[in-house]
Amino acid sequence: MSMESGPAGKAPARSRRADAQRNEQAVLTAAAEVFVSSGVDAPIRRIAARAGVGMGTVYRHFPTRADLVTAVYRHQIEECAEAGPRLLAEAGSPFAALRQWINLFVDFLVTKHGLADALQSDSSRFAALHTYFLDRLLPVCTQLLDAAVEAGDIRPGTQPYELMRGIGNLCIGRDSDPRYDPRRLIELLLRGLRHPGPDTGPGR
Amino acid sequence: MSMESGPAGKAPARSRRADAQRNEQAVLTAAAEVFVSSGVDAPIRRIAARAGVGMGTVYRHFPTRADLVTAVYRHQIEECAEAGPRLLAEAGSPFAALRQWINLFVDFLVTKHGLADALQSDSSRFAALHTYFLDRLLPVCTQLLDAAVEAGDIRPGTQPYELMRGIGNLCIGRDSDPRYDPRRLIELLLRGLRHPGPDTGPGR
DNA sequence: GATGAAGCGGAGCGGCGCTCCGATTAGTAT
DNA sequence: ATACTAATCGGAGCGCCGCTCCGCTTCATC
Repeated sequence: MSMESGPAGKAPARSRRADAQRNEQAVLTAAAEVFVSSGVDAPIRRIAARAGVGMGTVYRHFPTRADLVTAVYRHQIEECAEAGPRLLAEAGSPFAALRQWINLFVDFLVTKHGLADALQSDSSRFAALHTYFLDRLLPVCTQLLDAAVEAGDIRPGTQPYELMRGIGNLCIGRDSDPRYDPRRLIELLLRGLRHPGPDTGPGR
Repeated sequence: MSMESGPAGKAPARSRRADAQRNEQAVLTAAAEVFVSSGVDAPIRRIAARAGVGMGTVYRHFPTRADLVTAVYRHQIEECAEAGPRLLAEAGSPFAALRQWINLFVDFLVTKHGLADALQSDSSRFAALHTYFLDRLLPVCTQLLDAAVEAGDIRPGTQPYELMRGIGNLCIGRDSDPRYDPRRLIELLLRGLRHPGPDTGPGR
């Protein structure tokens, strides 16, 4: 027993009791595993069982399912958010940065079973998840979009929120259907965003 | 009373008993009403109650939820399918026809609560619905797309299935969010589809 | 050790999809 | 009109789920 409990320790130790912290971690680990195998819609009972705790414990640490999902993927969302400014500095053009960032975002969504579905579907149960994604990523997307507009790469008028939501929507239900690859459609969207000159051309 | 039961009658009378036909109609009507107010995910119990029949009756006439949804919207799907060739003949260009057809499709999806969600979301429960839409509308979309490619309006290489699915996805979750209008994104997609010339331009 | 509270766990409630089978007809033959 | 039979009906029942609530356990402290 070293002095892990002391307030002078380096860890903030926001939680008080040791078993509570252990359990929270166990739930997080179990949830990550279950999400991979059964999607983010997996029954809470199953996650609790896998973590070796009761359902009450899961609900205490993560009152809503969105809280659990958020906690599991927080690192990756954070990475994605931080990649925005970096890409803007590194990439050859704001448009290239936007495209690469969107690719990152899509890769993230596509590799998590049902994450995109959960993000958009019914507004009630996952509202907090939706909110968290938006809080963290919408400013990044806005920055990239504005930069691309200012550079003349794309035409103005596109709402960042609408774009992000559209991208999220396009990533829905990709599982196990080789005929559907959201990336191709998103590439098409980006083409539509580009500035072709003063005029759209005759649409009819 | 009269000889409506005779097999020599003109009506094919595919169903045998009169009450069965009445009940089927009652369920259809009730389902249409409930879908409007509560979306296509509404509990079967509620639909049965509204129709004044037992759940068994609903399930007998429409074994899966998809069958019920399909039956309710069959007319409109049919109309949409028939509009394809007509637009191709009437519109100024194949591309214009494609755009107008897509607008029809989007209007249809957007005005039914949760229809787009059901179409795409989890593959299991609504598989038959997905299939029906595809059987009926994919050939139409393919025809329009091919015509537009042949006319040089759009670039080749786009898969009709992917396009339809993308459009369906973009229509998901539009309910009560004024910030999101799938039509704007679909317009962007169409722009991306257009033939700008030999080259995409340097997007990197 | 004693003690108080923080934390735990699962029984229980309401809701849902779907099935199954005894009760109820509609239609027919007499 | 009556009897008969098979088609049809209806809802009780089962399993699964989300979520809550509260008596019991265990940790941290004194």
